[in-house]
Amino acid sequence: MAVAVVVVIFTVRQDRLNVLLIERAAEPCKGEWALPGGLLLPGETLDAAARRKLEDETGVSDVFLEQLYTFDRLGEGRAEVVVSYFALVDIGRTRLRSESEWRPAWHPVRPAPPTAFDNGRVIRYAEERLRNKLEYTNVVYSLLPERFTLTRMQQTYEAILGERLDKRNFRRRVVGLGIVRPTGRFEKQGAHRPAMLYEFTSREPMVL
Amino acid sequence: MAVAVVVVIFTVRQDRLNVLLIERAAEPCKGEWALPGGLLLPGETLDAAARRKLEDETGVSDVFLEQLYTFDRLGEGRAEVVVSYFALVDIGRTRLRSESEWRPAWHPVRPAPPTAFDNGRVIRYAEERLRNKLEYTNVVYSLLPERFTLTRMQQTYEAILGERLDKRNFRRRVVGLGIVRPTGRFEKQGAHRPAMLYEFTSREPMVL
DNA sequence: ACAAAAGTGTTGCGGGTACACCCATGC
DNA sequence: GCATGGGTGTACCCGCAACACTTTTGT
Repeated sequence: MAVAVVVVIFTVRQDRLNVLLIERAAEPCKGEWALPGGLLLPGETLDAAARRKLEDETGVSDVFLEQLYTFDRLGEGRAEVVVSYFALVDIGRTRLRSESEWRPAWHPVRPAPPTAFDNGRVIRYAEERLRNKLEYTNVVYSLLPERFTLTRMQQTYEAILGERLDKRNFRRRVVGLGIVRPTGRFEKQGAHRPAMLYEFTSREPMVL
Repeated sequence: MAVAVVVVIFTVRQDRLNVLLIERAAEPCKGEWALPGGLLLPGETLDAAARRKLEDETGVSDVFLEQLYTFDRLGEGRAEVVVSYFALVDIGRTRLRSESEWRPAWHPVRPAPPTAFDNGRVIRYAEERLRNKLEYTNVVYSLLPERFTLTRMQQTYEAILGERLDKRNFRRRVVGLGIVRPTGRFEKQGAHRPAMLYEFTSREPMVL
């Protein structure tokens, strides 16, 4: 009974939620897009295997990463049990190994890209969990740089939720409830008007 | 790499949240209390294995049962990966096989009973999930008989949440929002005053 | 008659949503 | 001077929490 992990790595790029897929270099399903994943190394824990996969593909490791669900009979894969994880990364910190043989690349989640095995199911599940977590945690910290404008933070929310939010209500929520605080510094480059930069009061996952 | 399932089976008994434990008949940890579980049968899915374990121990199968979390390195068990599930049963419908060699029995969750492997961790996690689910789903349907008094339903909530609730606010919530409806029948036996019997508008898991 | 549990309404507060205008800067 | 995006305050609504007394029945 073989156990594998797969990681759903999300980022927000150009106001769209994106997921990292690789092009399979080996059979089965050679040439098709799939989630990064694989079997555990000898003695490796599930969390460690997920972190390793994440770092292999993106170069980052200090981000939000959480176990999602355990599937069996996922497509025609070799593993009989697949433990899925999901991660959130700031695209500005990632360095994809695009020259590697499996060509990792970002794909917009909508419309859903064609994927091998039953990876679409895993992605949909992860997306739903992400939307829920947005509402009652600070996980979005993991999708943004250390300092950011509130507009950018709002765009991140809008990209994930798929709906527009009211600027003033959004500000009140996130600053009023102490999720982020102003740094006193301003964004200068190319902005029509300098915008206040904010930071999270905590860069650890927490429930609000 | 062996995969096992374990099932955290909860019920409410005498105003206390209880969990079903078995006494291990074989090494390792012979004689200690542990969650029911075991390896998958050949070709069996995870969900099917969990349902089978649940039915073996309690005799019921049409109840709330959901995957919880996947652990590795749980205690000194044989399996390297343990997929946990949790279930909610009405104690009135269960028939424990108490004469079997592993003597299944109900144990109050607080104070936490001593358990083999790291089963205490699994139970705590399941309890937390249950408390959360109570607030935004109708899962409690699975802990009650078909018809019940609102007082009994409220006691079930109080047993799980560990705090007392206001009678009038509770009624408004559950009847006002259409989670349960009055049947028109009354509880007659031994009651100080006949009480209206209610039923769930749906006996399927749903988010409110 | 008394103990035990069922049943029933109102008020206040807080969080969430809807909504429109002015200002500073870059071009 | 104009287009772009940043920043700000108020009013309403609804869900939630707090709160006390009367009624029926069994003993």
